[in-house]
Amino acid sequence: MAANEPPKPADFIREIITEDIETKKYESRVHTRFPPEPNGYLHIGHAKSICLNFGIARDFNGQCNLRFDDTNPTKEEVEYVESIKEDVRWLGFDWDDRLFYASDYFEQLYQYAVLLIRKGKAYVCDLTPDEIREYRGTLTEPGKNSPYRGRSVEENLDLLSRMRAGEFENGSRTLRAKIDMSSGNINMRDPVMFRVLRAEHHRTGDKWCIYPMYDYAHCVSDSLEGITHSLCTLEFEDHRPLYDWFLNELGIYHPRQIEFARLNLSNTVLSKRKLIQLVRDGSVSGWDDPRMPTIAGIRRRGYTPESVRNFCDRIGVAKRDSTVDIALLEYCVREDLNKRVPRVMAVLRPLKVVIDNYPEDLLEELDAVNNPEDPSMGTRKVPFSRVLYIEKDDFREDPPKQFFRLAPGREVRLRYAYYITCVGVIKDERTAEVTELRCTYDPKTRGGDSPDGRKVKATLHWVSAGHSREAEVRLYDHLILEAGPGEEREGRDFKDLLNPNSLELLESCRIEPGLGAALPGGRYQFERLGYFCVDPDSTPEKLVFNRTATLRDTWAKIEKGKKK
RNA sequence: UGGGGAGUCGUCCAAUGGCAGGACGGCAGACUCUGGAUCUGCUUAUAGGGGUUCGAAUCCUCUCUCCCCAGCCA
Repeated sequence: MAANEPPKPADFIREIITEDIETKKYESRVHTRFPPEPNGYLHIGHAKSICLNFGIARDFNGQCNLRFDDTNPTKEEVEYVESIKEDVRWLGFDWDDRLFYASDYFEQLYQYAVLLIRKGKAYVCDLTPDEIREYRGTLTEPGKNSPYRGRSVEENLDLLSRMRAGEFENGSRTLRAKIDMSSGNINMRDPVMFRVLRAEHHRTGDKWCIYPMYDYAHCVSDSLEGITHSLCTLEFEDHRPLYDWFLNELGIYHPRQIEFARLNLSNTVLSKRKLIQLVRDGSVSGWDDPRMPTIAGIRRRGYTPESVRNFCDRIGVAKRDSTVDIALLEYCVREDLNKRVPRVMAVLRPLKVVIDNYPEDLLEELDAVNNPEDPSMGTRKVPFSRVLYIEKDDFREDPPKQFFRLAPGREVRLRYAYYITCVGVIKDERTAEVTELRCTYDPKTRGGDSPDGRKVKATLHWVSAGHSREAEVRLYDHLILEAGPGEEREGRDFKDLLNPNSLELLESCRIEPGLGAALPGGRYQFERLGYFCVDPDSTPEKLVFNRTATLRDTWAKIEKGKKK
């Protein structure tokens, strides 16, 4: 598409923006912002918002700011600020020099508050938090006016400056907008603008004793930055009248707030409260545990930024509550990795195989294709010898009907190597566990093709016992067992739904020798198993891999279906 | 029961008065030196009732269901 061609609207927000451009609203500018509160790590739900905001700026030749909504120092930390910046960058977006903080605007917010007091539109209220709640009324009953609502402009001004100066205790006084205590919209019942809060702010230190509330700070921040379209999630729909009220009363530049549905993902929790709980109680190893739906977790899990962006494009943007099947996310990462990562052979649960008729001291280097999807990735040599490992799952002494793999008397192909036939099974005398297989190979099938054209029904991956290296592999599964978003039914905590088998540790896996040089972050397909990446815990002495995603597994599906 | 929203395949998103379509999932098949990938086919939806119209997912109307709001959180 040509750069100047207007993009076709792909969702209702882009439709609105397209129309605003046509009608020359905001001088046809497009300026969005991504406004996280630095009180936790970003997750896949934020990725949706990031892709939306930065994506719209890109599509319409506009700009997108990164703005930290840091108005509550009791919950916010620099650690979160840094992680958020890293995650947005990793996703592939750039805010150039437009990094802002709501705390940049504290002084301006204060001055605007003074203006509202002068207009008789704000007042200092001495009600306690409990009293404010009582006066607010309920969903069905109107509230009543605060007894302090009628204070003079002078008294309000004096009190506000003394709030700022730190003369009053936390929670003792607030500055409130004077709107309508009987409004059906509870947000309009004289909402708090500033609260007394003596807390160390990660950027402004102890300079302020009062901090602005979201509703007041957000619209003014948007206005100050010249935002045109302020995109937020559905729960802020009720707040839009207040957003508009502040800006109208202040008489300043007025962006438009548009709400869209937040992302819900099956088998996942996406609430900051729950995620922080998992981190704090040790249910996961940290914010970047590969099972976490955080950007940091997804990254460590081996997802690519491209696959996450693609996912965000595919799920669309709309106003109805929805829960996306996590299978779509998994599809996106497989699709991407399939095309780009090298294949390699690794045996997760090794079963020893001795090729009886293969010479003791022979070592062959066989050619293996690095990526059948991309010939330009070339080939490599893998060593073959008399003693090998194959996957335990690839052998059944008593094979069920649809099991095509190795069994006594059966011939299969070892990928890129030879046809082998199982001629003996050695078991542990006490446990009856199969510990070793004796096989013969057909020398004429070198490379994996038989000159006589006979077929085998299975191709197995393998490694040479003497040449392979040991590795630790971490297998991950969904953190949450249930698909639905409303995990909390009567009397149940979401933690009851945690999958007890979300992590399986395999410490004695065998990988082909070429993988010895794998560096953290490196991604591979272990043939027939899935996509794996090297974990940061990995060292040259001890390689550690994370399973990013399994391959689609028809056999597993058949087996699972049978059990039912 | 106040205010604000939303109802389309199992799931997500389209269709903006004119043949309800795509993706994921599922099922079947083709192909395959990965039971992978790829390809093909199938599957299934307009919450309900009235109305307007030649024609309604779309407009009107009544009903039903679901979500959000009573923080000095965002």
